[in-house]
Amino acid sequence: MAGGPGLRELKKLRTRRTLIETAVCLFERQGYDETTLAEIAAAADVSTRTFFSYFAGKEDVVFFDTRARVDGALAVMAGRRPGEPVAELLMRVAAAALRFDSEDVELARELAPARTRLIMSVPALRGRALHLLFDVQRELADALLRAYPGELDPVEAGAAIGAFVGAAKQAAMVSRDRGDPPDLMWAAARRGVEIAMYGLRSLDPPHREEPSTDFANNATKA
Amino acid sequence: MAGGPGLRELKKLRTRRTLIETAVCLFERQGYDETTLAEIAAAADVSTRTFFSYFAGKEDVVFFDTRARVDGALAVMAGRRPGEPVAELLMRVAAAALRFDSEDVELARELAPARTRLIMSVPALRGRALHLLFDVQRELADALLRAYPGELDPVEAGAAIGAFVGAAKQAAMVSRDRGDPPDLMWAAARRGVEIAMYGLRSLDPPHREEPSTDFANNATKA
DNA sequence: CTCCGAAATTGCAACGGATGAAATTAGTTG
DNA sequence: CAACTAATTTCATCCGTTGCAATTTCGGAG
Repeated sequence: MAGGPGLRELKKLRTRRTLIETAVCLFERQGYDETTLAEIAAAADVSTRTFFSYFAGKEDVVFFDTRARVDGALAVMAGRRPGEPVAELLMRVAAAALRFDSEDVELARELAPARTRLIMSVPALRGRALHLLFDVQRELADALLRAYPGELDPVEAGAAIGAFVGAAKQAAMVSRDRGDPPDLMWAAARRGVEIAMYGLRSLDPPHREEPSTDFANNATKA
Repeated sequence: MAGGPGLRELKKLRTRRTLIETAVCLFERQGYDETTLAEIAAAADVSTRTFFSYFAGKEDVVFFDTRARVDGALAVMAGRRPGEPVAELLMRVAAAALRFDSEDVELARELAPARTRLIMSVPALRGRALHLLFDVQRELADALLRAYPGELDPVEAGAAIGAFVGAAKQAAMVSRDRGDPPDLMWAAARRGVEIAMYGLRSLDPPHREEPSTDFANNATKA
């Protein structure tokens, strides 16, 4: 034993990738709703039933590397540096989640644009994404709490994660809705994070204090 | 004409309510997945097909008054008082959405506890709720932008809504997950809003400035 | 009251996604 | 090669959802 990965697992890995690739490709070409599982399975040379031994449902094939990405983010959270402020740690976590490289790197990079388009435009996939993000936020809140033992209240940890993620997500969404290119979307997300950091108060004209932009700049090169 | 609502519409309203009531009741009694549309329809004395002329799908019957609530919140947003800070307006909007009374008041009050339990525990319903909330946030961001013409950037408006809603939602969720009763959940949501107002910075020990709690108190009696 | 047109309801058929169980195939091990 | 195990397939079935045609029900005009 221990000779190698074994033909069995290699084959499984191969069909898994084929399944992902053909599925996303078909979704992109002829639409999500217009693509049946039978088609995908046929194109990947497996039976329809087999699809469900690789993915829990039609939607899940699009989120093939989500679990790994989240685990990466959680690991960063666990490695909080002593004395590090909540805000900084969260920025490092966000950066890690974005730059993440799993075992499916090539696949992820290859399908990234199509995947984004699909998630944004197909209601079912958007719904699934929101649901996943929701669960992730719970995990992140838990991890944040563990990263600051005794220093943070559970409710505060949850609120922090909620404000952080919520602001970034919604800001990016607004940007996307008005047709901004990807780099402007990232800028919007950073602005969202900034607002979460300094609070909604900072938006009110009476005491509109211009926050230092150091933070946003640091974030990009982190 | 103009004599009354007409028998036709009365009947429609009646079956609509029956449908909602029996559906939620059955979901609660025997579980969401274990309840078929055929059962619901039979219990409400209509054909299965008719269900779909009242609701778009099985999940939607649970969110029967969402649209009305959202419209109420948007109306409050449109009635921004001159000079009113963003933070205050958002608090008024939140209060309005919660205290909202539609034409289905009785129904809503009667089913409120069951509905909350269902949405929290059934994945399909939780997903639908998140999706609805997402769409609502877009509308709120739009409305907020219109309420402060020329004073607010679209991205900032989105971020504000995202941080506000995200913090409140997640804080309440944490509270719920540890078994808090409803009144403590509301307190958690208020704490979440507070954190969104004053920013995540306020959580960091170095310069942990205790924010005045006036705002949270004002919110409850607004 | 009667009849007509519109609107709501129904029954029917079909499709796609999802699941369970038994049968079959293919890889691994001795 | 032979037995053992895991993966795949086949088959049957359930449920949500949709389109379409037939039918019932209500409202109003004469």
